Amino acid sequence: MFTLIVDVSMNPKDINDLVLFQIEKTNKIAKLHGQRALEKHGLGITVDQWVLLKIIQERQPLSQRELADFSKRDPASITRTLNLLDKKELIGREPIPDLRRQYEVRLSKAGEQFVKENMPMVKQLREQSVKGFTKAEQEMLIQLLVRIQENMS
Amino acid sequence: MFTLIVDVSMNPKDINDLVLFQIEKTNKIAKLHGQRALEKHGLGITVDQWVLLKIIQERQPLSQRELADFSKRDPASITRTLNLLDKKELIGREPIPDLRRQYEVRLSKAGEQFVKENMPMVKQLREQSVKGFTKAEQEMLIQLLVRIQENMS
DNA sequence: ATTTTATTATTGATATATCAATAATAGTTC
DNA sequence: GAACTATTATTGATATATCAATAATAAAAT
Repeated sequence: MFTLIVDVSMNPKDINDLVLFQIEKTNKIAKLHGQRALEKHGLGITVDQWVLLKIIQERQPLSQRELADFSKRDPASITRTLNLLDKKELIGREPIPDLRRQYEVRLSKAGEQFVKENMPMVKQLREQSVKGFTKAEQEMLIQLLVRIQENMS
Repeated sequence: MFTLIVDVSMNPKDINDLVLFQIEKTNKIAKLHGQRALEKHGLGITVDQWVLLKIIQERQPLSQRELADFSKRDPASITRTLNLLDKKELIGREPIPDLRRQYEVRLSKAGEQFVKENMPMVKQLREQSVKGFTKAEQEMLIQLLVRIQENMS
């Protein structure tokens, strides 16, 4: 009788076994898939732009700083994306009377309409992403992700 | 006695409750944290560049096409990142005798040395990301992610 | 064997990402 | 209240991302 001892705690030989690699891979696949859907339905915006619109819809009015913190994006990047959404007249930036350093960002009428109109299709996309998941599995996944976020903060 | 009926299957009011949003957020936090660490240790490359080096190390020699497929990145993006790694003399592209359409990508001597030298620090980063996770939790997380990938493919 | 189709790598255009620097403004401190 | 410090939004520089178009080459079809 022989016993073969294998140390399974060693470095994975395959980068595929790494949590962070799979997170990035999943993110890429999902984003690409989402982008395809937006194009197919002729929304004329990117996934990142949609996410920003949705955050604004849920939390307006808010400053660009808040938008950056909430979405974990760089303020510089927010500025540029808002410029694009502004050009498409989906959002507006209004000056705040006693706080001239920042703006109140809001959806325009057209922006509200746009989000409402396209929400069902986006909802369907989301549902497809977790097809076959139980409610418990979805919650578990989010919890595990949040724990990683905490570990890296 | 009253019974309050709440439909919890409705649209989440908060984008934070969405799996895809948390995946993206986790990815951003992890990438930023990793980038900070690379800078702190003076590696002089980005996280994406490191990931590419690591894939090459594990699977060399391989073509740019394979690199793109494996990392889920666009071939155009691979070309540009390899150009940077080439300039730093960490990788090389050798012509293949009977297949003049593609190259064999490999680490250079310096590239091998570079990866070996910095692996411990990167390994520590990875471990930090899943600190407090059981082995089962890590595997569960990866499985859930892979299922999302399949749903979106 | 020649034509047609497909694949690989590259480049240009544009969106996004980060960092660093700047301008305007707000808050703090003395 | 004047000087110093911190915050917000912006811009420039560079890395990365995608798509579309191209050139070179390989594979398939006739």
